[in-house]
Amino acid sequence: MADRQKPQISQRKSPQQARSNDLLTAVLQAAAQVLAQEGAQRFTTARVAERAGVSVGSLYQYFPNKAAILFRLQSEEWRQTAALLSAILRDTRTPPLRRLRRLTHAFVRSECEEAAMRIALADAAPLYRDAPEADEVRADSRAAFADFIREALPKADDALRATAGELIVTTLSQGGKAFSESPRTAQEIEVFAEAMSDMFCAYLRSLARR
Amino acid sequence: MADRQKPQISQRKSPQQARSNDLLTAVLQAAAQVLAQEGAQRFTTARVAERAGVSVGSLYQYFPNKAAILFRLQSEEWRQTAALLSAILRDTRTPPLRRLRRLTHAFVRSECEEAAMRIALADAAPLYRDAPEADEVRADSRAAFADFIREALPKADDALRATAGELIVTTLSQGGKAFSESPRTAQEIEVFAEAMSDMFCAYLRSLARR
Amino acid sequence: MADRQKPQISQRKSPQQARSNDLLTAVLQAAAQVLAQEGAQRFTTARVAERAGVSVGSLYQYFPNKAAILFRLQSEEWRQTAALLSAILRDTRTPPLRRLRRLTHAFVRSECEEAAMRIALADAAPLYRDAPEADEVRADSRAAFADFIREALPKADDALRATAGELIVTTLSQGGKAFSESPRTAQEIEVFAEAMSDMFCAYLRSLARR
Amino acid sequence: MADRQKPQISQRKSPQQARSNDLLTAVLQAAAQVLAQEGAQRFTTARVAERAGVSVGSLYQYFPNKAAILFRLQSEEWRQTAALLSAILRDTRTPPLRRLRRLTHAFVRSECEEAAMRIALADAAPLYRDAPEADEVRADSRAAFADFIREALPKADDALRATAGELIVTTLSQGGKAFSESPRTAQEIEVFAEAMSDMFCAYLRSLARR
DNA sequence: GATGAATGAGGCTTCATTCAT
DNA sequence: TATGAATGAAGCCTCATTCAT
Repeated sequence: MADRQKPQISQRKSPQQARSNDLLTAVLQAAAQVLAQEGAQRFTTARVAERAGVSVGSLYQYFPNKAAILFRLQSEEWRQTAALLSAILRDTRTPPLRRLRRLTHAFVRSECEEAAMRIALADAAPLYRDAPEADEVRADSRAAFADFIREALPKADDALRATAGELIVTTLSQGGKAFSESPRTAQEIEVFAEAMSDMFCAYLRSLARR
Repeated sequence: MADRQKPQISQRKSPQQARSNDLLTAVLQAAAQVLAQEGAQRFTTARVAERAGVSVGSLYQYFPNKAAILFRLQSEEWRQTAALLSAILRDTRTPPLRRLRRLTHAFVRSECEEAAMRIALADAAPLYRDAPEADEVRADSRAAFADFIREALPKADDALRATAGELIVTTLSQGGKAFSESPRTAQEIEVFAEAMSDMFCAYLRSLARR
Repeated sequence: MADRQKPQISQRKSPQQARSNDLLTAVLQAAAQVLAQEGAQRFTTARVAERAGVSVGSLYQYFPNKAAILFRLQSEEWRQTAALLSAILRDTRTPPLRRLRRLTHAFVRSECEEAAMRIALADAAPLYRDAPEADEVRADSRAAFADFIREALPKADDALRATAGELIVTTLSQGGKAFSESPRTAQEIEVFAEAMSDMFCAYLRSLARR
Repeated sequence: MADRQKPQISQRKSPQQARSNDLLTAVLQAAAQVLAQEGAQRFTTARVAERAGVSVGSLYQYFPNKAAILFRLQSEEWRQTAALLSAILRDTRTPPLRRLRRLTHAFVRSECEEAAMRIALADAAPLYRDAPEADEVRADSRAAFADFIREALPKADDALRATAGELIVTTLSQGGKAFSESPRTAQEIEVFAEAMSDMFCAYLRSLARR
């Protein structure tokens, strides 16, 4: 592997004033649009600044470099998804497998929204991927999912739980992403999510039976 | 969505002489090395040519553009994987679920080999992705897998088979890729592949029971 | 005929500040010099930028591509020539044929000035020729000449006027250009322009006599 | 003006064998086609060789460089045109002005044939223009035209004849070329040629009257 | 703070010409 | 003599980032 230097990627300043916050929002919205409409190749600071109605200089006052914008966009996605999933997972009134089913449907549906932007964001991943801050964002989801697995597999040992958890999370996120790369009808989405749910449930039941 | 133009990607000439063949091999090897060692960002025609000990001009005698080199590399991977998987899937002496288990292990192991290059190749996907030739390469694998599913789910209808097939293929390929993005020990690989196999088998058994 | 694509040729931004204006002027001057001294073949963006004491990047902030620089240079020439000719043609106090004589002399003389640059500009014509903006620049001259022909041939019908006008304009511009391709003394210029004037006057008189 | 080195442009060997001659013809035909169909920009030795069904190496055995091919093509055009014009000019049974009229029509018509190739050839002129051999080709036409002018203006002095001759030749060749750059109907061609003839005749008559 | 002009390294690709086979 | 693979200089253009105003 090459010695690619991990980019400094955290924000340069926290938006303390309303105005800064507006600017930051404007930039992020513009970035999302540029990404969705022009693709990762044509995602340039100049284009983002222009679309945001801001100068390049200003842009660099809130983000240390281009990668940081992308990373921030990705974090935002993660945060939204995490919130969505946490809410479902922590709804302990619903039986676990039922929750997993809901989760899967919700996630696949969510991936299929704004697919263009998400695909482009994935294409740009090499630019921001190695940011150490990435893990923090995912920590919350991981915890929620770990809780869920413990509930779904009460008798399994930790190693099995960890493996099953990693497998399901990976399958869900990667499978969902890959699925959403082609344009899909609402029905296709439901069919696919239902099948994935079936697979997860069959798997968890088989583990519970051990 | 941006209107990215599909690159012309087929080869410029087929190597008719031993010398040409050597050169082509040298270029592809160099390309793989550059990709693995420098990453997709730094994969440039100049670097590939230099590493291959060849002039840029020569490089362009065998490939119409940079994307074509990447596409060729990717095709090579697909071909190898396809051969591996076909061999396993078509071994009808082994029971279907046993074969699926073998397949999964073989695939995950294979993904973890040359991971650096494969990751970089995935990063570069935006450059060659839209090549129409891509489908041809995958056609064989698809057929083999369709046969397999028919055998594993003899009573299911075509729609169910199609859905299950898509789901398993997606899970396998995307999950395998994501898993191989971190460096893994042999044992981790076996554990993950075994879990994935369990999931697939549980799923197929549940479908057969319907 | 080949399907050469028409270049995008309009300017990228209009100079809003004095500094920008200076830069634009510097680039255009440099371009004219490079063209005159090095010829169309060696007219490269790098050379223009260097001669202008500017980076290539700056050059591309004012022109979308190389063709646009050439087109701009050509437009400048046209504008100057058009102004010169309009002034002469619209001087209705002078009798038409006398004006045509003046016009011819002025044009031939003007072509012989900066001949090197003009020749090189003509050589580079394939690069900018198909710009749709070109017609606009010439519209004014055409109108002025049409007025003149109407005055010189009051009894002729429109078809004849159109033909005579096209012929004279073509002869003047193409003949002038070809003549100026060799270095000429002031006397040679006068002799040639006088001969051409004689030809035009003889022609118009013969038409008026019909 | 820059010190562009005049290219060595004469042929490398005279085709002494039938085979060589065939090859030379094939190359020239191919060159004409490439020029007409692809334009001057895309006129490359590789393309010419391919179209001629010949290797680049062979091509360089008959022409010292690319410019030589173009020059040869241009010479061929000149030779044909010269033959056409000489035949008309030397037909002393026809009165001079009648001949000039014929000449003009013949020339304009001829320019409008193969216009695509001629335009491209003109575009490529910077590449071969400075060949010293060019004058030789035109010498014959000049002589024929000088004879003609002497006949048409028997009483004029040499200076006037020279000037009138240069003017008419320039007007005819440059005007014809410019006219043929747009696609023209047969009728447009006749109208333009007739107008040009009228102009020449009016001019020569006015000179004779002096 | 904000601006946006300026930078220039670096990317991709072409093509005239040579020369080993 | 014919071939055509190989060369590599040179061209055009982009874009992340800086910094004077």
